[in-house]
Amino acid sequence: MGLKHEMIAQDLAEKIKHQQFLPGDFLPSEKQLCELYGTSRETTRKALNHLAELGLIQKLKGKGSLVLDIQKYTFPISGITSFQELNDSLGLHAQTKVLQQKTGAAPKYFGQTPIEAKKAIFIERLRIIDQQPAVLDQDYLLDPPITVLPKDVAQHSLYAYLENELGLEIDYATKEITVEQVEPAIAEKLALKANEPAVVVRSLSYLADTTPFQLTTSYHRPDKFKFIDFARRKKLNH
Amino acid sequence: MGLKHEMIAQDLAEKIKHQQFLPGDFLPSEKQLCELYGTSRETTRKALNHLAELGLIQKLKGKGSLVLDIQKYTFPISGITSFQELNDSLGLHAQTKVLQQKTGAAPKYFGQTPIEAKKAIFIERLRIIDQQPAVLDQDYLLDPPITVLPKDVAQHSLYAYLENELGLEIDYATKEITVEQVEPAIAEKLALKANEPAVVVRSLSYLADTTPFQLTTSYHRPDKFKFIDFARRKKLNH
DNA sequence: TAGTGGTCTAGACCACCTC
DNA sequence: AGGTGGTCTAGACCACTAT
Repeated sequence: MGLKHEMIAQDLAEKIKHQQFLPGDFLPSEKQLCELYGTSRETTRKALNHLAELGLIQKLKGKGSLVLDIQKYTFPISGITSFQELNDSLGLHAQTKVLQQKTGAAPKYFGQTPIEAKKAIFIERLRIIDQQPAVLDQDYLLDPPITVLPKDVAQHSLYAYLENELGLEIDYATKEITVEQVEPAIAEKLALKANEPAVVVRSLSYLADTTPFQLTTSYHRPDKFKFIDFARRKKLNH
Repeated sequence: MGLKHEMIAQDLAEKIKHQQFLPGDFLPSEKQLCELYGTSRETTRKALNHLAELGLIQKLKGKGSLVLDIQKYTFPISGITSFQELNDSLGLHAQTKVLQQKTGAAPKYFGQTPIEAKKAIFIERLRIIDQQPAVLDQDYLLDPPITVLPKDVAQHSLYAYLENELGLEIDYATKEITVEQVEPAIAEKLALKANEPAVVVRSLSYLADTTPFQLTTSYHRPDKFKFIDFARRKKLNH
């Protein structure tokens, strides 16, 4: 299943990451890229628009596609990204300690959203960076659609297992970030000082068919927390 | 300048917001929408894809475009949105108190990014919600491209002025969220308790021609801070 | 089988930038 | 004037979902 516009986007992204196109350079023109890849203009443009959304390039009318300089900080952080992916791409050499994995009842609500699945697999994982606890992740993997989870998956990449082994199409998530006092058990696991709050990220993730499949609460040590985002202005006013 | 795909997107977004299409409904098929708006398929699809990016609909192969239920929480918050826009669309009836407005030197760096503009207009604004200080915004509006700022603009909507009066095209931003101890002067303005940290959002915003124009540091009271995001999974792996 | 969305094409016209 | 990206069209073929 090789979509042309995705292959072009990946190829150009590779070349940008590997410095074959430097920040400040212009990519070849759309016409040239069409000839290079043997594709029509709309297909080539779809690839370029994808790169623009990610913040890798900026398209300038009448001039060309300019390579931006922000990927090093921004690249994989916004959007839906797993801890493992982040760890890999930022070279954090972090460590994951699985504290619990068990099956049980699913939460009935996530904020105001009612959850239909009755069962769930609960995982609790502590992320350790530089010998210091940094993040405590509590995940409910909803059943359906996830019925079993091999023991070692939680230790490594959950998303790789869901996408590659189970063939699930992870598509979108709603996320909420707040700062809160947390219960003593959690504070202890994160080695928080007395009354020190944690950054709490709650997210509900969906498959392409709109089934919710994962409900996550991440507790971050405030001194280790950093959220980086690249955002384009989305106007939809009237 | 009425782009067809934008007009279709706005029209459909209106109808979703005004409950003419309910969550769980399918929009008319692409073919029907083409006939309805008198446009080609690709143009209609561009509008639908825009709505999908915003999280208003989810496209399902072989079925149709499903109206999602998340806009009420998520709608205008992620991306680049001004406080005034948020205030309006969430009905926060917040209050803005302009503490300072003066011209001076621009900061030389924003994180690792060097700033070329030498001059800047500095604005300090306190956002008050329910009689309580909630956010302290410090903005540097870079000169160039912004040379003057009428007195009352800071009190109302800066973005409306930049986009509508100056005709600037606000396009993208990099944003960084951390939790930090802040200097006493700032802690006092936010009425923070002793040693209570603030949520600090630093952002650098750019025009469509890649000129940086605004450098903002927002200090949030942690108990008032909430960041809501709708994110689609962006894969660009190899 | 009929309807749906997903991808792709080969053209057209326009607005913008540069020379 | 010539090159660039932005928009739009009218088709085509495919894969998926229903019945």
